Amino acid sequence: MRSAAAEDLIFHALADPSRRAIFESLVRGELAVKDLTARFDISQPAVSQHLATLRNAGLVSGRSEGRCIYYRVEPKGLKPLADWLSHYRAFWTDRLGRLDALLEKLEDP
Amino acid sequence: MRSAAAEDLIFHALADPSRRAIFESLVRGELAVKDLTARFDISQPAVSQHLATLRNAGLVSGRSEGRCIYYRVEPKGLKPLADWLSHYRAFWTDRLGRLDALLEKLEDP
DNA sequence: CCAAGCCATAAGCATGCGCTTATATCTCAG
DNA sequence: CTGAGATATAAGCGCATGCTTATGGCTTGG
Repeated sequence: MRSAAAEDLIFHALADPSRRAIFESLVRGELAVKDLTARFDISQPAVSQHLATLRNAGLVSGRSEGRCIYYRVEPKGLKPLADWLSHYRAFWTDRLGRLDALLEKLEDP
Repeated sequence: MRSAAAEDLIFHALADPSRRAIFESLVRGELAVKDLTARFDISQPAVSQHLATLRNAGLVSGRSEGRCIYYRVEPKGLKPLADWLSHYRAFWTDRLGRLDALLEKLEDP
């Protein structure tokens, strides 16, 4: 009926350890597919498929330059996850203020 | 050598929409397995299996009372997820700051 | 004591997922 | 133009996953 929510795609994308590792690698800066293929012991198509899943979830984006495609983390990609998590702020106590401040900054452009 | 076992279990547990719905139902208060079985159109064993996954991830806990077992959200269960998310706080603020600067530059030449 | 309610586990089944190899596309070097 | 590098897509293969029905262990009401 209703199309899959952003939370579905994001949780599913981050549920896989390889995909989370790729995402965390991209946090430090842009990387081409060949770079990711070199540092993870999986084949290049596997990397491309993981990147497609992450991109479909809005977590990363690709920039084509010559023969290479450089991927980077999408800054607002984790916002739905932060929103979902903030809904349960009554259940934890620490780091809450900083997270709330961040959420407000994200919501108020 | 950072152990990512907790994140694995939590992301995997919350990746399934049924499990997330069960978790969100328990946020409002304790519910027995029979209550969850009544409100979701899946069988009772399916509910129990989802609860086992959530419990194994540290997200919920069960309290036995008579013939029923009441489940509730574990307050500190989402902390690893919040920690993982807050790890990118610097990245977010930095990127968004640069994005804001770029937007201002575009709007006000 | 006993029948019934509540729950967890087991077994089976269909589907999804992550990985592989093979191949097509696109770009640049020569 | 030709060949090589970089990437995406396709097809296939195990394996995990989510669901079902069936069953057994507890607990309580009568």
